[in-house]
Amino acid sequence: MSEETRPSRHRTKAKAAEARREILGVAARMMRETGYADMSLRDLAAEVGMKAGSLYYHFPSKEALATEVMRLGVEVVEDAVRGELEQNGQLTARERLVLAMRTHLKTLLSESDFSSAHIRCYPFVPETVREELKAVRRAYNSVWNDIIGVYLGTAATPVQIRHLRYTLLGAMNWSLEWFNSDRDDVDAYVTSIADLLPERD
Amino acid sequence: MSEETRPSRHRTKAKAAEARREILGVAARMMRETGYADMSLRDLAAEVGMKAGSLYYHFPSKEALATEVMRLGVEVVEDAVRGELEQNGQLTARERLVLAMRTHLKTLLSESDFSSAHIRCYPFVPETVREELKAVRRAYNSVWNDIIGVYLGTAATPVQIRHLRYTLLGAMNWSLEWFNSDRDDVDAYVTSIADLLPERD
DNA sequence: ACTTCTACCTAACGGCCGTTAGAAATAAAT
DNA sequence: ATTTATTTCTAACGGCCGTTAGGTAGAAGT
Repeated sequence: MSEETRPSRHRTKAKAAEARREILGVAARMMRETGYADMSLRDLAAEVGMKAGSLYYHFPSKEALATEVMRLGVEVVEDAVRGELEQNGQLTARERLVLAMRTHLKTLLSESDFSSAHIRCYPFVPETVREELKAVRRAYNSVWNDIIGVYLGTAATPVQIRHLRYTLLGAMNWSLEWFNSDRDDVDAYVTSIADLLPERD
Repeated sequence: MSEETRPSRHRTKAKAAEARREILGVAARMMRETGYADMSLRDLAAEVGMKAGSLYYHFPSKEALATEVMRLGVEVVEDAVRGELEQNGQLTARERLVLAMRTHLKTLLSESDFSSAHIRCYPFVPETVREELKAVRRAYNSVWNDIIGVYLGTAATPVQIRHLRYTLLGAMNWSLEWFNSDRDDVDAYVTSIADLLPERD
């Protein structure tokens, strides 16, 4: 093997990429817990073993850091949902909808501070950040519009689809306010929401 | 009429009560829009024509002010819902549930910055504030437990009731994230949620 | 050995924060 | 008119904030 793992000079940013990931992870947790405004770069840096100024080697600003955290928050959920849907193309429209719900909720509640940070912080984050997230948010919304549209059938109006999407995403995302993994069970909650969705032909 | 409207000395706090109400109103709007941490007492005071220090004549701290805003947020919704339910005792259990939803949503979306401030800010407000709000929140939850319990019937388990409460409150409160009064209609959205609730006997 | 690049640190800048003590103004009571 | 109570202002306190400029240790490349 005469080739290195990467063709560029030095050993190329192995350390930086790891530090960047750690910063993002801690930032996601802090944003989720305390919110964007109350997340101090000094506290954040301390938790990853740095000084505040050093964060600027990895991110140009607090806003950019938060934007990346929240962008990853959409990405991880969307990847999970899309992946599950692709692996289960044979399901009925209703089953696909329930599968998407279970995947969305599982990712949100057990896996990722990023998505919960996104959901919780979005209303209070600077408008420039919200602006940069519009595209990814719209993309994820369209995933739901698609499966809900198929579930409701060809006679479904856009406003019907929108309303059901808001209802389901609201019922799921609101779980951030009450879900306690010691007491609650994701599958049980998904089932109880799914019971509200009638079988269709 | 030898008696004044109030028996105490002077004319007793007429001005202070009005100023207090105005402070609370502006604070509610600011909390709803920018969040608790980003609400500056200097900005708040400026909007009511005061200096920051003067607020401390009416409230002992920023936390106490926010607590009162959020407490009123529960009160206004609970009063509205309880009032509508008492005025309509003859309805079926399902109709009562839908009526409660419509009242909750109408109050939340068109009337009150206080309730939306509560819902939006609760996750990020200091723990002492959350502690002081626990009682009123539990009281309002019990309103929903009651009407949902009756709707689901005597065979309903507590966890069933809880899950349906979370689903409905989530579907409603999440509307803060998307509702646009120019485009959306409260009654239409309530109806589309209600369509998910089967008739029961 | 010498240079170059990486990843972090030090130290500070200006700015805004919640809060407080005490003075000043306004209004009411006597 | 004088006193008393109410409401607001002034001015500052200590503290934390995001950000930046310039320095530095050490590894990588030559």
